[in-house]
Parts: sequence; C-alpha cells; structure tokens
Amino acid sequence: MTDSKRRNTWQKDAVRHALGEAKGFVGAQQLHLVLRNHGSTIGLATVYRALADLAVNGDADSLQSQDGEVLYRACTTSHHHHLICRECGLTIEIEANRVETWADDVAKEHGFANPSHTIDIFGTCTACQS
Amino acid sequence: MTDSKRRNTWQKDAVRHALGEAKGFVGAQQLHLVLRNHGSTIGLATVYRALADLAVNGDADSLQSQDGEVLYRACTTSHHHHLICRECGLTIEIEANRVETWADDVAKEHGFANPSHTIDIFGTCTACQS
DNA sequence: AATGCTATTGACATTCATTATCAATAAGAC
DNA sequence: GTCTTATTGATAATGAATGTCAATAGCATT
Repeated sequence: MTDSKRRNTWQKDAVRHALGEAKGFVGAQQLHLVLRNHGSTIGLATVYRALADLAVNGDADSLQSQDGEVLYRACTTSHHHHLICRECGLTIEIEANRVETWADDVAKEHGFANPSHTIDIFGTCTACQS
Repeated sequence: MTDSKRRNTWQKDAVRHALGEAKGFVGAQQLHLVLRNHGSTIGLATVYRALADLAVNGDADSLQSQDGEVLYRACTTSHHHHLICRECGLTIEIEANRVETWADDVAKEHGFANPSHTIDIFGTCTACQS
C-alpha cells in the first residue's frame, strides 16, 4: 500500500496526461497510438501497466466495450456511473445515490457479501442523431 | 426477421439444452467442453454461433466476465438483471423496475436516444463465504 | 558527482477468446 | 431421390492482454 517504492517516470505522466486529453473512453491500444503519433517512444506494455495502475488507484474508470476491449477514462473523484454515446463515445458522469443504495440492499437481501456493481447507460447523443 | 431460410439442427438444440442445464452464466468454451464430455461431436465455432443466435433472439442473456470472456445464460422471459456470485457463479434474477425507469429518465434528460443499460450486481454468496 | 540497488521499461513471445475461411455435410423444398 | 444452399467443423487468423527478461533509469546513499 505504501508506495515508498513507487517511482515516477515520464511514461506514467504521459499516459495520465493523454488519458486526460481524451474525450470519452479510450482503449490501451488507441492511447498507445496517440502517444506514438505525438512522437513518444513509449511501449505498448507500459501503457497497459500504467492504465491498470491508474484504475487500481482510483484515478481512472474502466469498463468493457461491447467487443471485449477494456476502455479507460480519467476519473474526477468519487464513485459514479456513466451515460455513454454509442456513436462518438461522449461520456457524461451520473450521480446515482438512489441506485447505489438499491444495489447494496439487493445484495444484502440475498446474503451476498462485498457487493459491487456495474451500471452504465448507453444511447445516441443529440449530436449523433442527425 | 423472417427465418424462412433458417434450418433446425441438432447442434442448435444441443446448445440450447446445455445452456438450460447450466446453473449460472457459462462461457462458450466451457459449454463446448461440457457437450464434448457428454459425447457430442459439436464444433467450437458452432457453439459460438448458436450462442450468438440465442442472444440475438432474446433466448439468452449475455454479459462479460471481468477477464473479458462473454458469458451466456438461458433467459426466462422479460427484461431483468442479475445478482452474481463472484466465486461460484450462482445467479439470481432481479426485478428492477425502479432502476429501469431511472435509467431511461437519465438518458432522456440528456437527450440520448435509444437508451439501453447494463446493470449487474456482484458479490459473494452465503455458501461461498465460509 | 559517483555508486549501488532495484523498480520500471520495452521489444518480443505467448496466451487465449473470438472470428474468418472454406470444403464437406445435411436440412428442407420439390 | 434430387437439388439447392444454409450450416457445420477443422483450422487458420485476428487481436487484446499478459508474461519474459535483459537493459534502463529513479532515487537514496555516500
């Protein structure tokens, strides 16, 4: 837990920064391409590792696209969910306290421990409906 | 839609039946193994195709496990969600009318069309807590 | 500023789920 | 039975993600 042995590298900063620049959710491969196109020499495996780190530390959200790829997004702060455009990837953060407690209640009702949940809403945003 | 050209094969029936026998969610590979262990000579690709068909026709639910595999489950009838044990895969169907409408409302609020959603709750069931 | 320790990197190989290919098979109509 | 063609299945191909490991570079210490 104590990251006394964690080292800061320009690679991690680059991934963090690139993820912040991205609009919606992006995959590791895609992010790697963007970085290379900007002149970076970062390796693909490093991008995967950096993104996994960010997700573990709560600095990034992750979800799986419908074709199985894991997508990441820079995370603001607290626990929340997403409304995502199927076409352009535009993402809106959703507060869902009502649903949070509902999910935990359902789990508790059935005797399930350590409940977690996946709640995402997909649709076509106004811009993409033309 | 008109399946005038769809043919009925024992392979499709076998997959449908095996999926019905399974307790929780199962992957295509796993289902294929079960079928082979029961003496079937069905091919892996056929299992994938049959499962995809079932999902499209609304006869099976599908979701992605946390390691990227797509899992299927025989579907009873109407729209519903799942409470799933992380250990043993035990699955309980959840009625979530409150959440259904909430999800649609959120989408509409932001001008998103054709809303759909992913709502799954994970936990450790009572049996697996020992 | 130089040294030592080791976390981290990156090119590459590997794993694994899923899909594409395509000749052979068999379902259903006549 | 015959014909048409949807379907099958062995295999190759794709692609995301992870493992490997020598080389690199952070960072504390001297």
